[in-house]
Amino acid sequence: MTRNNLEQVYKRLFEAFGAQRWWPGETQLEVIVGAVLTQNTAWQNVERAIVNLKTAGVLTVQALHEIQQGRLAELIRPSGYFNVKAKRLKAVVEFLSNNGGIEGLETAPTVELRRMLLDVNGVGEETADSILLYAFGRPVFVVDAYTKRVFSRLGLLGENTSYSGVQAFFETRLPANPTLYNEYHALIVRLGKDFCKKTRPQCGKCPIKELCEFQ
DNA sequence: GCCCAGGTGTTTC
DNA sequence: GAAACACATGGG
Repeated sequence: MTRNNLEQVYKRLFEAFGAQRWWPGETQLEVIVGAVLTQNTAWQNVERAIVNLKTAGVLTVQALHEIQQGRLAELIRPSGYFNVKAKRLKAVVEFLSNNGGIEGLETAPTVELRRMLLDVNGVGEETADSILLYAFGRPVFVVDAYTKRVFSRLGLLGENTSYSGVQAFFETRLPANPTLYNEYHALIVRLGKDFCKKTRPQCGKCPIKELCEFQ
């Protein structure tokens, strides 16, 4: 890992895990809803909530706009923070409705769309970037807890690098390719879930040797 | 029973 | 800015 660290890490991850085919979601709206629901929450719990929304037939902008917030909270209960998230989903859906729906936002420049998303209650940097990359296909690198953990343990990032600092680290060293960013982030999450947990059992099977040798 | 999970907003210094 | 706290379910 001397010349281009990021490409080497990517290569190893891809060889170890293969294509992840993210985001797990069939429509743009499902991706957006999932991005809010997965905030500090295990994806398995998000899936239950999304199943509830589909079963209730409310996974459309129109239906989510019309549904009562309390009723929405009950449907997404399995994803945790359900009152907070119901409010956030309402805010996102209102934003979509006010801007010609998802279709109406396709033509917005990435920087402007990001700023608009950040103005929505409950949409922070990671959620905004997840939506930009996975729902709109924009070349934006998504930073999450795993990204910081993995790359700080590799010694490539400082422990307390800011979100924009981490993002810039990747975006200035990789081509602005949505397909690459998509797969890279998904692979980092895969690594984090399986081998690079917060409390870190020594697995010995980590595809990145430097990580398993860490401490 | 305890820690953790694909964060964000608010309050406080 | 940065730290401390609230928000909550389900798995290990």
